[in-house]
Amino acid sequence: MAKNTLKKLGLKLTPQRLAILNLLEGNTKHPSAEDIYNKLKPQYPSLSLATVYNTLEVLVKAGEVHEIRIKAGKRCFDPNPIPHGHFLCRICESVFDLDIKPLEIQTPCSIKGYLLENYMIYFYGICPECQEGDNIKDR
Amino acid sequence: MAKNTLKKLGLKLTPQRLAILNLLEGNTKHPSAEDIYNKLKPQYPSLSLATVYNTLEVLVKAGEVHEIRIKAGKRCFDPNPIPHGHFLCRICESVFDLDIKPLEIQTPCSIKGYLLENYMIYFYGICPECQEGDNIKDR
DNA sequence: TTGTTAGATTATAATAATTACAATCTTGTA
DNA sequence: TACAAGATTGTAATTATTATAATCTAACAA
Ligand SMILES: [Mn+2]
Ligand SMILES: [Mn+2]
Ligand SMILES: [Zn+2]
Ligand SMILES: [Zn+2]
Repeated sequence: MAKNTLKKLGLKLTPQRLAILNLLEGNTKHPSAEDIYNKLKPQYPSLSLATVYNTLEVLVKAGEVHEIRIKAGKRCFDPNPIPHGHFLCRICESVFDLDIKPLEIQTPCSIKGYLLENYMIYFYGICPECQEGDNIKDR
Repeated sequence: MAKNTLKKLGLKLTPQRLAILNLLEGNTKHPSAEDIYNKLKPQYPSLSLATVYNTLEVLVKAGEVHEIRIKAGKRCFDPNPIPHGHFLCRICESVFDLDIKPLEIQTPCSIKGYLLENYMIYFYGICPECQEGDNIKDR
């Protein structure tokens, strides 16, 4: 629940933060900062894109939200704390969850002197919907 | 050899492209477009950053170079065609190769209807050098 | 060689995502 | 209710990247 998340992190309870957290809760769409802004703007006309970025930054730093870097130049955000893979469709550009068995690696751990704190697996290809009909394109 | 790569791809042999390819050959530093530009500018004063981007684009499209999206907002490039993992140190921000046994997945393949053409694994943490002394910082 | 031309390079402008800033506002607490 | 720390906002600045149009040159044939 959004309210508890903010309290746990020692953050002030503001309507903007609650709205952002509520929008993210259970959301598997992997929205960008601008997606979130556009979704909330109608209900919160005073909302600023800067606030969306600020809020996402504290949530990511706190580990409440993960930053997905699957597409160039644009981050997207994921509230799902359970480790899972991500898939970017090169046709529709959507990002999907892909429940691939995670690596046999547990984090944190140390491999060849590198301290691994986290990892991400990104897959690229074509999603089921975009494979229908004549959508399939050569690379 | 850079010359052969260009011929194979049906591209004109220009000093700029040869310089970029030579700089990349065997390079494990994962340079950004700007890194490449800055490295070559002294020897090729007329070189334009646009040319670096253009060249990288054709090389990536041809599969000769891989685009690494391990850090937000800035791509870096890798001429190594052998699948391998990448590690970003959160202290020095360097990207290292990490020879982790790849997934049991072979690409292309299809999982749950998703056509997987490619995948990347990114690790985050602290590199060996940055773990020395008092460099270790809490997250 | 030389001429031709498709394609490459360049400088620069434009765009897109993100961050910085400073003024104003609000939450949490006394 | 009054205050102060922190949050929000609008806007400017920054950064990475892409687009554009003029100029240049590698490749090829005469
Ligand atoms: Mn996800
Ligand atoms: Mn590499
Ligand atoms: Zn798709
Ligand atoms: Zn380091």
